[in-house]
Amino acid sequence: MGPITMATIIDVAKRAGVSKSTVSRVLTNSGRIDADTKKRVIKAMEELGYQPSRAAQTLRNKKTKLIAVLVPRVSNHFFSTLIQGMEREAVKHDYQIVLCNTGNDPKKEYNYLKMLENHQIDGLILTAFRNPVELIQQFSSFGPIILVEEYTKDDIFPTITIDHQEAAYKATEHLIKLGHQHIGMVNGPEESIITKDREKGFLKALETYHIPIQEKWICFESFGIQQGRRYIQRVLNNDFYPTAVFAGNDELAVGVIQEAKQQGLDVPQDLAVVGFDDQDIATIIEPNLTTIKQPVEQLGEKAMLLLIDTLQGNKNISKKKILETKLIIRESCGMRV
Amino acid sequence: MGPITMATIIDVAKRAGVSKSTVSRVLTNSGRIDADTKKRVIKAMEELGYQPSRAAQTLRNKKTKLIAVLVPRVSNHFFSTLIQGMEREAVKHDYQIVLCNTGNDPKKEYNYLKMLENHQIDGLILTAFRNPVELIQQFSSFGPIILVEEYTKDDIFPTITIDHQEAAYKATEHLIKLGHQHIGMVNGPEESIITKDREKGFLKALETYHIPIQEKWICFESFGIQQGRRYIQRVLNNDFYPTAVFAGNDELAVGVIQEAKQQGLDVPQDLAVVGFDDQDIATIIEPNLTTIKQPVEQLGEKAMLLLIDTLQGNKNISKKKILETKLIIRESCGMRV
DNA sequence: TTGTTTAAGTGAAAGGCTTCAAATTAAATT
DNA sequence: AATTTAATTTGAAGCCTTTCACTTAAACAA
Repeated sequence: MGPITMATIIDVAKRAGVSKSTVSRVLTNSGRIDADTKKRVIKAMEELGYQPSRAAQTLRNKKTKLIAVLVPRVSNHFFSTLIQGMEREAVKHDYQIVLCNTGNDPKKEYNYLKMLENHQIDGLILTAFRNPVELIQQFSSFGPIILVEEYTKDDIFPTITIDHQEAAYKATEHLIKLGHQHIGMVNGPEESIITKDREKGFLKALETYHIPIQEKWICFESFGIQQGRRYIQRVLNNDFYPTAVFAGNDELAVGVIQEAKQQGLDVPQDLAVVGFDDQDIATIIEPNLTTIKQPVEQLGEKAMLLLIDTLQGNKNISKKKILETKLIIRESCGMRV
Repeated sequence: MGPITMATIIDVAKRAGVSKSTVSRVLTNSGRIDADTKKRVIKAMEELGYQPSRAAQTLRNKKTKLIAVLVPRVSNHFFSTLIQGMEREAVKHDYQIVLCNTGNDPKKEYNYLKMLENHQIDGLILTAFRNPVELIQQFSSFGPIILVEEYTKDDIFPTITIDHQEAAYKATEHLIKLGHQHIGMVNGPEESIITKDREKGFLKALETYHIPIQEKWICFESFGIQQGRRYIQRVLNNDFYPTAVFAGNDELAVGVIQEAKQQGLDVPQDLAVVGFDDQDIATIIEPNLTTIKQPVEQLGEKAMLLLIDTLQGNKNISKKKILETKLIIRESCGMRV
């Protein structure tokens, strides 16, 4: 049975026999305070179970200790894992995460930019964006905006990402070194810079090894199992089709494998497949998926740390950080582990 | 180039030629206001791009429009889907979600209860709890606490859930009707009331159909693929083992299937498996998993709605809501769709 | 003693909103 | 025209912190 209403700073001040300014100063660790006084104040706080009112602090400081995280789809394994990493880091520094599922709706995104302006959140982490870069940039005067996985030309925002191009190159090269000459790519949505990067890496590998490029086999789709199925259906419809496919993420890859198998092809015998992300499903699909592993939780953690560092004015922080990826070889390309 | 600082209620009042109380009244839609005045005020708001300061409102109203959602593990597909449903409903009513990944740590849970007391959040949704019910209950005087999926004896908290027992009964009955007489169950963690329910349903089905119960085949594990594998390893170690397994969730089921196959058993020929949840992986594992489908997003939505209704004082709300589950028959039990 | 310096602590204002009692204005009634 | 009644509007208080400019007390020097 605690008191029905929370103790305020005044209660603490009275109990400790000091003014509320003094209490505030111990709270914020600012100014000189007599050691004894400090002890007394802290004791009073404990006895009252005092917790400063976040609401009042927010009004005064214009800081909420809230960080918004925007993802296109929470239930997507990649994003939920990212979020998990962010949350872990955030709580370490006494921040909370406000979650937004944008569904790629520019308006929802915009609302959160407005929240930044309105001091409802201290900072923003984007994993994709659907508003013009210039517009988003305008809001960064109200608080830090950080990009994860995605990034922009000229590195306008601080970013944590991977080298998409290099990763795609690795994946494609793997297929080539296994002897494939006919390689297709089913990529993610066209709007995004990272899918373009992955395409670049793919094309670069083909060029490097003098493999002819078949435009027909290169498609943009949104990330999803169904989209992977559709892709391979379409491609198999011609009598000339690839012996290997690089998929923009694991879900696309799973779709490709499932549909290929259904059409009577043997994976990897008739069709080799590489994915991207290394989600759970990579080890559930048969054959197990060879794929690019991204350090997803780490991406989240680093992004959050970067944001918080920025918020706290730490100056020794780099604007862009590239984390390492790794090709995980399993069975979907015809090599046994 | 907007003004560098946000317009306040006073700016609006000046521009509309009224007092700030009047502006406030149109903002909150309270009290009688002359239609013309209202129009003028609204116009002024628009012209200034006015947005009320959440911080000030919070301080004044002791309402943050923030709802905390606690889950053991965000990256788990079940929870992230749940969250997605919640978010959708929350934004409809102008609420935001604050996310907490508890990792089953009672202390993290406790911190959020404290936040409720401190008016940092308006309400709380729990999907599991690790503090004593009595303790949690004490905090409900500070704001609504809602349970999803989980629930408590005597329905202490408003709850959205499914009939776990009935669902487990359905699943088990399905196995029995296919002719199985030797049925095991790998269940979720023992602490939870819902795993006990599922066990009850399982046992009831066995009883009803006069199937002998083999204690050895009934185990509690935490939800995970590895745990499923371990279970079936252990069970297969004896020379007398089940021909069918009911798994507490799809991940356990996938583990069971993978390990069984690896040990040379044919699924469903030698071992039939039913899962629980109907996650993505259910249609990726081979054979595709027969499982109980929970309306996960809906659980999230309804829970959020219940919470918000409570917050807004709507009185015609039921304390407990049971959503329907469905047995999805695929191939892991030996029936072709 | 008087004056100066340093340390410790305080009062008041500001931050932006909502609400209540009181005041003002308009409309209705006698 | 005077009085009631009803419809609008307003000023001020309060929500809880933080911070800045000051005051008080103590220590030291001249």
